[in-house]
Amino acid sequence: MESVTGTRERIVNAGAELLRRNGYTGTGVKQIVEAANAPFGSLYHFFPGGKEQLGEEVIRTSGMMYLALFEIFFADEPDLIHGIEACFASAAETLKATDYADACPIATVALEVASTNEKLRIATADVFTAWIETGAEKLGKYGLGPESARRLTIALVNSLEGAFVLSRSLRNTEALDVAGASSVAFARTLLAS
Amino acid sequence: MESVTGTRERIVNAGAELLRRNGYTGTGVKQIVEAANAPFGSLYHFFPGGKEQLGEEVIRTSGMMYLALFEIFFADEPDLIHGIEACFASAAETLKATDYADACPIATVALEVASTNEKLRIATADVFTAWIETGAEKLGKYGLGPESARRLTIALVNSLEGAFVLSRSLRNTEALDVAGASSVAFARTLLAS
DNA sequence: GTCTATAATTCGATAGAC
DNA sequence: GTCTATCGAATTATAGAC
Repeated sequence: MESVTGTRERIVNAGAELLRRNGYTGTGVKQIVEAANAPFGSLYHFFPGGKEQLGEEVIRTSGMMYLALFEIFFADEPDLIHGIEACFASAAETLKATDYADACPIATVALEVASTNEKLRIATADVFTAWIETGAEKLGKYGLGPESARRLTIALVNSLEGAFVLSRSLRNTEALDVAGASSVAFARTLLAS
Repeated sequence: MESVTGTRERIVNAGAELLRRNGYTGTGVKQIVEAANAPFGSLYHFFPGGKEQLGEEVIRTSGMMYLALFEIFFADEPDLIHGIEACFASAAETLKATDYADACPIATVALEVASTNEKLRIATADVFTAWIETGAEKLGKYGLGPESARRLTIALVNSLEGAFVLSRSLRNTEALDVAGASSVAFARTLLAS
């Protein structure tokens, strides 16, 4: 009932924002504690494993927060197509509102560590696995078989992640608009099969 | 007619491979010249602009090489659907053959620099623009209108880039398989409209 | 063009007083 | 738990001999 934001929490939050925008190797630990308004020593007090331990926690927590966002969109949505369209429209809005900075919280790090840091690679894999499994469970409510629901979920993540790459680079939301349309087309195909 | 690989070319090639796998901030210039078997001084002889200039050249050249790969798949392919399926199947094969290292040559860098380095961000944007415009021109031959051809091309890149993120992280090709299927579904939808 | 030495800075991480 | 000082190794980049 006190301390709205502890030092440890501020470090994780600042780390999440910096890793999302600048990547893992592109972000320094000193940069993180400064942004968190935390003393440097606190970083190694709360994270004895150093940058890697902080990185892993950032990946897992922000990955789960992003999943919660997805679940909200489909919580009370009776129509699958509307839910998909709302997801991509919301992603486009957020991206534009943050000057094309806030896309996927872990994609940049995921690509950076895929071939270089096995512990962090596994953290990103666990997040993506949770997205796919939880998403498939939710989308299974719309009259799709288990395998179709899983494949549709993967297709949604594919299109979203890829559109984030194009949209951030090109600084426009055309790719996200197309991603919504192509995802809807795949959903209709699966619903009709 | 001589010198199969000059020093400058070896530096660019080594830089391309390292940037693709480890990213821009994750790759050191010493690491590049060492991999290229080049003297350190040669780097700043051929690239007075240092790491950034080399990075820009790597982005542009490997981006164009990847585009050439795409063009080969559709050069003598009479069927659009077959061409799409071949693209994703080939990407999956390459990825698996390289232990999930060789995916998109510029995606990691594109995400890293999108919010941090405007010159390199523009280089990635130029590459993606070339992909979209050239792709749209090629796919326009299959009975699609200009706008549909452009949107299908963007959808293909979306799905491919996103599936690369998932496949490299999860170390399997399921996402690439789904990406092929969802892209085919979108192509059929556009062909039928 | 090649090569070496080194400058100048930043990196992640640690020690130890408080 | 906070804070500072600092270490050693890395980073990019430059100078200058050959």
